[in-house]
Amino acid sequence: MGRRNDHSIEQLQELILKAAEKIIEQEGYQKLSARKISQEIGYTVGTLYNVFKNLNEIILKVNARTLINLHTKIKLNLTQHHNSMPELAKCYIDFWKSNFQLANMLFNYSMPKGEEFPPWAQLEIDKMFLTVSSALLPTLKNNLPLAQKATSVLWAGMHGICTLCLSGKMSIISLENAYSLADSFVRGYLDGILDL
Amino acid sequence: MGRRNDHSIEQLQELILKAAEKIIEQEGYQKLSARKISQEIGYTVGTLYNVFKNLNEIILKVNARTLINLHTKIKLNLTQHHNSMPELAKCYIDFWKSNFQLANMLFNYSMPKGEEFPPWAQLEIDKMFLTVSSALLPTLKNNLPLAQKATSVLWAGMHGICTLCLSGKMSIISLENAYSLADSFVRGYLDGILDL
DNA sequence: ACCTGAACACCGTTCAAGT
DNA sequence: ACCTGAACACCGTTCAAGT
Repeated sequence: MGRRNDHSIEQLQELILKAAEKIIEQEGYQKLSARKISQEIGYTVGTLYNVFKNLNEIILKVNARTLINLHTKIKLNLTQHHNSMPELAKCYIDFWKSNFQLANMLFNYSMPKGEEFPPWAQLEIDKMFLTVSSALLPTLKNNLPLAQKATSVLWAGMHGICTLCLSGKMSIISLENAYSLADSFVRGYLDGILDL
Repeated sequence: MGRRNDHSIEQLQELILKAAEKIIEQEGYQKLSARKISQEIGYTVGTLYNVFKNLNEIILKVNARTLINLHTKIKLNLTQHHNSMPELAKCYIDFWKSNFQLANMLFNYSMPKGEEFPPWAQLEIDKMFLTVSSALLPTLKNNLPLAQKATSVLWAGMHGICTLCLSGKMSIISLENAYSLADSFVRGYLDGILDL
């Protein structure tokens, strides 16, 4: 194959991540494979392993990009809607809806047994937590521990609503959609903890 | 191999499901394979396909068992603690903790693309929903639509808390554990929707 | 009738060999 | 230095052949 030296390492990284994202969005991350990526970019499988450690690292890099996209969207929404949590919840659901497969991988992919979750990824999550808890602080009487706990609950709750509703695992008995559940959840919970 | 006719179909089903559960609990459901099951029970891979349609069906059957175990535990807890939702939340977390890999599969396994989620499985979920929403009804002024929406929110929220906390995906900033978050969530939310 | 075991089309990962 | 392609140890699923 006449590909030799056609691309720099940086270009190859970008090609691989773009190809991975394409496959994930089309088929879901369970169907992502090294061979499919290599076929998509016109290199042999071996080449992937010159650029990345393994498939796990590729997935983590894609997750990092998705996370940054989400964070950017969240920050924009907070300034546009004056730190309104019900609005933020809508924004979060919209992100899930328009990036379902990538969001699904971001939150549901789990590390192979031996491997540790990398610190730089944890750091990115923590930054997002800080963004939300800072926005939440004023409405919670500047009670920082409370704001942090509330951020965890809101984060976990929205995660649950999105995964269950958008993958069709919610009960049929409740015909509510994600928006309706999220609104009840965010308003109810924040109202409730202010009273306790 | 001298196994021929050693077991009836029913016995084989049980052997296979037991073996699957053992492997899942030890290695996680991502590591479950038809070949591992067959090795565990002392039959060839082909035999699995005489008893079940495919690996997907085996996973669904295991999930059905886990779901029934959870439902039984929930019903017992509701009668023991007079329909207390904070107590139910604890019970739910305990179930996750003592059956982590099976619970993880029950809630996070997703069907292969073509396949539909089977109606009997949806029915089992609906039964559990009914159990919870019935227990919730009195404290919500017998408002049935509200109880159903609240059940969905509680269900999704507890799912989010358990998956994120128990798989270590929660932010380090918030050092809260699952019990603490769940308590804040359930008390706060139920308090909140009664006021709105 | 029940079970086997080889076959098919896939995996992730490695690494000697080529240019 | 970069890339290949064959190799290794795995997959899920099928099915002709054996008992």
